[in-house]
Amino acid sequence: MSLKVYNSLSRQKEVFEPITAPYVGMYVCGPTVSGESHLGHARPYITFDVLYRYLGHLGYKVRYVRNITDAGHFEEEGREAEDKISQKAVLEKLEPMELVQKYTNLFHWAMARLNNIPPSIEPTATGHIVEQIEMIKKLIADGYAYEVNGSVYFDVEKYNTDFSKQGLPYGMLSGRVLDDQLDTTRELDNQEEKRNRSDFALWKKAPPEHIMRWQSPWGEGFPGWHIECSAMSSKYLGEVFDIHGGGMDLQFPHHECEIAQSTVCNHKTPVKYWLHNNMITINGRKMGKSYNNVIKLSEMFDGTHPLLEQAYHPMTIRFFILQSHYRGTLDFSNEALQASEKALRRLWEAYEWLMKQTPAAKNAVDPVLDSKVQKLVAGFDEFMNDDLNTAKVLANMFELVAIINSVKDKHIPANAIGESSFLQLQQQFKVYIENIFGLTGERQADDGKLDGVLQLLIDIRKEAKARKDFMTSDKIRNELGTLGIQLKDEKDGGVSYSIQ
RNA sequence: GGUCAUGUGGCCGAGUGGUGAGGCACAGGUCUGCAAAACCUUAUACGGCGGUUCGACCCCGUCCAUGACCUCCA
Repeated sequence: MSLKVYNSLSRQKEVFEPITAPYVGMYVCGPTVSGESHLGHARPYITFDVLYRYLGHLGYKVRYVRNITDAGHFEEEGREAEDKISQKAVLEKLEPMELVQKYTNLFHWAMARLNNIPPSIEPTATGHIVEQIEMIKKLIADGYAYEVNGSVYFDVEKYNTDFSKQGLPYGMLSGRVLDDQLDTTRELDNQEEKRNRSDFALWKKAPPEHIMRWQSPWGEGFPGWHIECSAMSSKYLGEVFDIHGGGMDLQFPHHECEIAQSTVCNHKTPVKYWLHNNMITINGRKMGKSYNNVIKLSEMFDGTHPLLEQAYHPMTIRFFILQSHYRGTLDFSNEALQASEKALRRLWEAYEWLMKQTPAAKNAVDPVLDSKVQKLVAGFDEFMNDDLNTAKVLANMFELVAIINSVKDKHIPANAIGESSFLQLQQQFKVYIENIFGLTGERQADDGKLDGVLQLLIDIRKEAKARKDFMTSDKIRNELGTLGIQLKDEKDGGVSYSIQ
């Protein structure tokens, strides 16, 4: 049984075979740190974090590279010759790098709360100006780029003509035909600098007011939109690497341009498997700056957004995303998030209980149930291998949760399940929930004082109940409930609690 | 306009040519001093219309609807 992933390039699921096993190179388009990350951004980083974890689980040695785009790009080509970052910097009276630092820090904070493992290398665009210039020089030398007035453009027409012969036409990833594109590109200012409308900027001359600028063979300027990813991915992962991930909205033109640049420089297509996650929608519409419908991650975490009925724990968001397949759209709503919150709690509580148990019998008393458990557990790997179907893995987990809770409540005798199945269940739950899905307990670890206080209240309530003083016992239960602490009377007479 | 997706029950969301994944909500039940939690059970479904097939939610055609990309965008 081997891992299969959907390759956007071939438009089908393919068996994943690293170029140089056991090493795997994975590049994921990172954030542009000119603003705060929103819910939509969480999806690729969680999706590819799970892939990263899973590849590690399978024994691969993965180098995970995710860039930080801190050299600004145009708001809109030609319309306003100002860098996103510099423009906002003026508004906020900040140094560009101060702004970049601020949003980079915020990004890292959000990633940590979502329990995403930091990438192996997190290169910045500003830290790789030299590499980008070198790459542009090579593109010019090879005849696929040209300079006009201090700016450099990529000659898409020539590229397409030459490389189509090798079966590498421009548009191969997104399924576009260049000839169809020409008519549909909008009329823009500054177009006269380009030979063709589909050409894209590699280097842009910096107008006087532009704060971020670097020396180059073509004068002072800053890198174009797509070159950083090509320069940095080839630097750290080689000319051809295994996986390139990112959001579907980057497929065209960003990833298409990356392919073109790298193909010219290295004479081969740079990526073996292109993986794209779909969008998070809100009322059926993509969450994005242009639609003015974004909910920032910090707002999600503390509930401060008009659309939010409450705060959502980062783990709820992670779980919410894992409940769908990464290639489908996922629609946000309070109802959906609240469902995820409850589901995650149920899963986690069953998991915590499970991990405290030991096998009750060497051989299963109920072979039918025992084999059902085995089958459900075996499904974890099977579904993950099928293009990371985390939704199906979770479905199996919930079927197991029902069994686990039944054992807990003694509806099912503990010895129904044999030792090997039981240990397998425990191990795989742990591996999947914690190591692969990266879920953590919602309850923040404290120094035990809160637990001590609660145990005291639980004892007092127990005593009250024993003497049928339900006024007192209910008061404790209800007041704690108001505080968001729920007491649960267990079948065995014990009492547990969960904190909302 | 071009290209490509999607349309599943109250909500979110998997999936397969042959008695309805899963989660949340809802209803009934068990348990409980009463609740909650947990467990059990039931219910509601595959955009419309054709076609292929013994049989289609799953294949084909068509229509409708929605969305994404074509411009910075996860």
